[in-house]
Amino acid sequence: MALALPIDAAEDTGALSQTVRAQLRLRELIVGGELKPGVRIAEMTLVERLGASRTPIRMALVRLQEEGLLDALPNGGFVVKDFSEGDIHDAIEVRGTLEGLAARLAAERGVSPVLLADVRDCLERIDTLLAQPVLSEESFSGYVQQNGRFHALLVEMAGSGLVARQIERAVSLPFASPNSFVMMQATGPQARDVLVVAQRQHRSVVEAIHQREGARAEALMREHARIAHDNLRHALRSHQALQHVPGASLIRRGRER
Amino acid sequence: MALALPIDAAEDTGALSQTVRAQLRLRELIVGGELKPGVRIAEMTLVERLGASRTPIRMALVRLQEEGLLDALPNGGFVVKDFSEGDIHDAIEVRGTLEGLAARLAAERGVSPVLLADVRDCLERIDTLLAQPVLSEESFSGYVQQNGRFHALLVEMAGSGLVARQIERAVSLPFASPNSFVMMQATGPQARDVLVVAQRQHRSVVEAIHQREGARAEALMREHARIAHDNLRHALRSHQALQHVPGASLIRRGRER
DNA sequence: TTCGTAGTTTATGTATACAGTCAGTATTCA
DNA sequence: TGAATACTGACTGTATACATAAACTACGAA
Repeated sequence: MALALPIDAAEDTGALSQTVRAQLRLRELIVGGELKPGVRIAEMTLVERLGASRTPIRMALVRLQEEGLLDALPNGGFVVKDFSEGDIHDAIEVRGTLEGLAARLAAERGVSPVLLADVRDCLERIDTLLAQPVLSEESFSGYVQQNGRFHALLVEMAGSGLVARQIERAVSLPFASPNSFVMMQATGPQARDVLVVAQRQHRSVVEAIHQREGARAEALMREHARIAHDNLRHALRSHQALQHVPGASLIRRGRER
Repeated sequence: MALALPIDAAEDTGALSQTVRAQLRLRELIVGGELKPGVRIAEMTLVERLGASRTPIRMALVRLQEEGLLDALPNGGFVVKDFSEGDIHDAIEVRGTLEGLAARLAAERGVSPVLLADVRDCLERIDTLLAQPVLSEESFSGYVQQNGRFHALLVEMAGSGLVARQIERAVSLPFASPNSFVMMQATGPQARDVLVVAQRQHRSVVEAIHQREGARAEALMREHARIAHDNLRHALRSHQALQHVPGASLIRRGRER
């Protein structure tokens, strides 16, 4: 039996290089809201704050800039970006479009039986989790995990490193990831219903891919991503829900644009 | 009187920082084929070759890695990536998909009259260039310029910084850009016909956007990108044509994948 | 009181020094 | 003669020193 070790890489920072450590730590600071949008980030501040020298910190800053979390200032230094509601809307649309492309490619090119079996296993696990009429905290985080697995498998099914890379980039923004607005509604009573609908879409997409129905798979995957739009709107209306969204501090309220 | 100085940034490397200069120079070396795919790039080699110290060169290497031209090796160092025919196919498909998204967003959200006027000016210039039955070298490079302008304007019409950023990334690979396979066929007699077809699609897309026909605009833009597929196939068959494709040395021939 | 200028201070861009590690080669032993 | 181990060399990751440019402040003059 093949045993895959799910190593929790986020915890073990001891073995990593200073650069990677600084990068992870910096992202935490940004997403966690400790570094607020609009204020200039000085390298020297980070040097004492992260305990690394300027070189790896500059490296991390550049990487986070490429990732889209930071903007470079004309005369040196960086600021944390902020994102309007429209920006987040667009980010979700981009993800949906690219995941739609992935689904279409998977359908058109075909998927290996072993991958297909993996996805079906994933779907059945979600079904099992959703079987209960009311979701426990535990089954909810189980959903989040399997949901992430589903989207990862979808990318893999597309069989294109380039598409995978591009999707990775689109998802790197904290609120653009498939799971970003899921945790938010853990408490709501209608939480299960949203997941049931989403799971239905999961099933339909896989079916479409299996039947080699590219256009259908693409359309379904796009629509699937649009669930996040509703969640976004809901989150912006409820301050309490917003607490549970990672990177909520990056969302610019007030005047649009 | 306010005097704007139109500095040609591409030529004047004297005023740029070492980092940017190294980045541009390094990309030239890669796309130009002087640094071949698969061979490890040593920092020290670049230090003497580019005349900058290690720090800005490391910076440039990281940026080009994020750009997708380099792969980081596990134990330090980088290699130039190579791309299979399938990879390039996918890159074109990704660009088409994202440009399709941009066209749809532009149609759905509407475009400012001044932007629309810009695009129409662009279209008319292309029409003028294509009016002659046989294209001169000059009018050909004029087409390349206006074609680039058209695609830039399309992105602008979408009115989304996030979409723009994502498209920018998709296009950063040398053979994924809208103009990459255009220059190639400058010599061919049927070159003009290809451009006429492309221009027809340009017009149709703009019309669809103006009429707020999102789905049509998207489909047209996707199909427009697929012209590059034909060009790619043609280029791979003709060694002579391949000479004119920037970054041709990055294309991996022989066994697929 | 306000504006302008000059000086000082700080932060970034760049260069370089240092240490650790990986690879390659040579030597020795079986 | 072959294999294994040790040594040497080089290159990366990291730290830090230096120079330049920008920003802020203080002082003076209008």
